[in-house]
Amino acid sequence: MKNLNDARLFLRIVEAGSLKAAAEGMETDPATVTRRLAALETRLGVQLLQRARSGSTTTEAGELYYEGMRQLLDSVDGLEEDIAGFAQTPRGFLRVSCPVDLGARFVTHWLIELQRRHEGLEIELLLSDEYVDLAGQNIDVALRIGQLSDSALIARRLGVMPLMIVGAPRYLEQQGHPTSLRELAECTFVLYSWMQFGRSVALVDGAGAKSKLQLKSRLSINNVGAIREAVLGGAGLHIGPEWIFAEDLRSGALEIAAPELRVPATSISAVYRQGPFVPAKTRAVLDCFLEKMPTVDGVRS
Amino acid sequence: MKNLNDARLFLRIVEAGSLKAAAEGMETDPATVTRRLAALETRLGVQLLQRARSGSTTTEAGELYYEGMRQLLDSVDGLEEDIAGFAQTPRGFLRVSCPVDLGARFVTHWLIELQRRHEGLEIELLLSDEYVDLAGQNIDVALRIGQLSDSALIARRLGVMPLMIVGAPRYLEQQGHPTSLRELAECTFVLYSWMQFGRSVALVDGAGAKSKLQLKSRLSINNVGAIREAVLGGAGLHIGPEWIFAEDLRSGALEIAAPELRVPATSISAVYRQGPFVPAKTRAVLDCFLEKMPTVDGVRS
DNA sequence: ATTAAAATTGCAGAAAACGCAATTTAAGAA
DNA sequence: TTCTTAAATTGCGTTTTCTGCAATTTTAAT
Repeated sequence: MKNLNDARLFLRIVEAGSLKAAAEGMETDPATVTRRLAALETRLGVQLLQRARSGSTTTEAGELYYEGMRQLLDSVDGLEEDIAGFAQTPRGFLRVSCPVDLGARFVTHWLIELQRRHEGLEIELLLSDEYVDLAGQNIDVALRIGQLSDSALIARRLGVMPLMIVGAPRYLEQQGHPTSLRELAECTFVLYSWMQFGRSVALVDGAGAKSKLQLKSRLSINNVGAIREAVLGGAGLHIGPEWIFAEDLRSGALEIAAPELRVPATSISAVYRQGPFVPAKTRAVLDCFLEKMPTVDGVRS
Repeated sequence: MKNLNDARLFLRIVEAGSLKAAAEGMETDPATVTRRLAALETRLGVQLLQRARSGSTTTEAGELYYEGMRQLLDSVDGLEEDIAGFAQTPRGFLRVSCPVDLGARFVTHWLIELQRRHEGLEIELLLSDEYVDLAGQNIDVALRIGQLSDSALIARRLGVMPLMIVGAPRYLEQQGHPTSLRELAECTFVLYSWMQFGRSVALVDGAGAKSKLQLKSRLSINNVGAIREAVLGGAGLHIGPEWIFAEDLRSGALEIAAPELRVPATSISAVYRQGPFVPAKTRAVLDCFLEKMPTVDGVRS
């Protein structure tokens, strides 16, 4: 059977100068050295080493074998170190998937920073609100919002995304500034089309009492900018993350509806495929996301 | 421990497309394939293969490892085939040692023919009448005349070299054309300085009776041309191989002394170092010598 | 001839690899 | 969803290989 370890042994013998020296150098028995060298010579059908009293010397074939193998095995070692480096240093291709608007607003900047930190890292960001199959599309890390479907993926919770109910002053006025659950249920909502919180939303009032709001809706859009336009235009209320409407709330273009009723924040997680080894690039992007993820009042969860 | 056979296995898995296919292709158990792949991945600390339902695919690290290893191991195989070829095809350097005059007269031509037959063979012919140490001077084959000193060398008898007693007509006349052992013992001999037949020579008469001739000598030379000059000049008799004096005998410049008394032919052998493997170049030169060696009356020994 | 260092070989114990069988996993179909 | 099926993994006993010690042989130098 082909055993390249014998070739390695041969190199050491040549460099050590004798079988015994090689045996000592690698802390083994001269017997082993003899036998494995003999095995190598038998396999090749050629004598490689001219045994002599003090210091064996290579035959012509042995010299060629030494020169060639020295170079090849050095290359092998180099390659393996390089490959093993994938466990140490983030590099190579990193494919990240992320919901469209979240990506456009935050993740792009995070990845630019990540890339700045790691020279050898190439990144591809795939923005999609569809369900993405990490294995199928060879994606390393995906950001997920809300409840995670139980899968074979490992999830790392990055933080929470506060949600709020907003509407245009015009619409709120028209609806009589709803404050109770019942009044809210009368309103029309513009929904983001990825229905991760379905058609009903759990609400919490100031006292901590929970209630369930059935959403009435006649319009759903899968783009945050368009939703904003719709809400600004008075098409209805919207439940969405704070960061989308922060500016409009400040300017008064939008208002918070029923401030006493709070929508529980949804969580943001990064998921990646499970496996015996986590590539350094994956670890790096997770750490970067965790670091960059905005916190709520300094608290992450 | 580093085992490059696992790398070979990995290549087969990639090429076969799945662990099971690889296992079948190399007639082993999928269990073995799994374990050795896992060992490789553990050693490198990196996942190489993305296991999937039908057909595993390489990870990024796996792809690089595959590409690199494929090339390196192909090179290794090429090198080993090349080295193993030393057992099959004569090539490389061949160092031959030979007595000076024998080499100048015959061996040179034989080696030219040998070189003509084998393209990749480089030859160095070392002419010397000194004792040569094959191992010490890295000589592959040496020609030896006469009795072989018992050594660690393997000898191949190539043939015999007929010897004869010759002298110049002038000298023979002066000595009264010696025919008997006693008369010969009165003569002076010019000796070749490599004394492989010592100072006494066994003679055989026409009836097969053996006798011993003690040589009287006042001149020894280690060059055949010079000896011939000396004998032609009447310095004495000489016991030497036929081929040196054939021309002179034909022309009458020299004559055979005591034709009834014959000197037994000496043998010519090729010797080479013993070892577990005989290189193809050594076999080739031995065969060539055996083929080219002149025979006596068509009989070799 | 003697000696001493290195290499080789015999033998028994140890370690590793293997193959079978059972279990787990994951993809596609009902 | 649940079932089915093929692949991959894991446990375990067996077999093979390999190692290390000790004895023997070899070879060059005294």
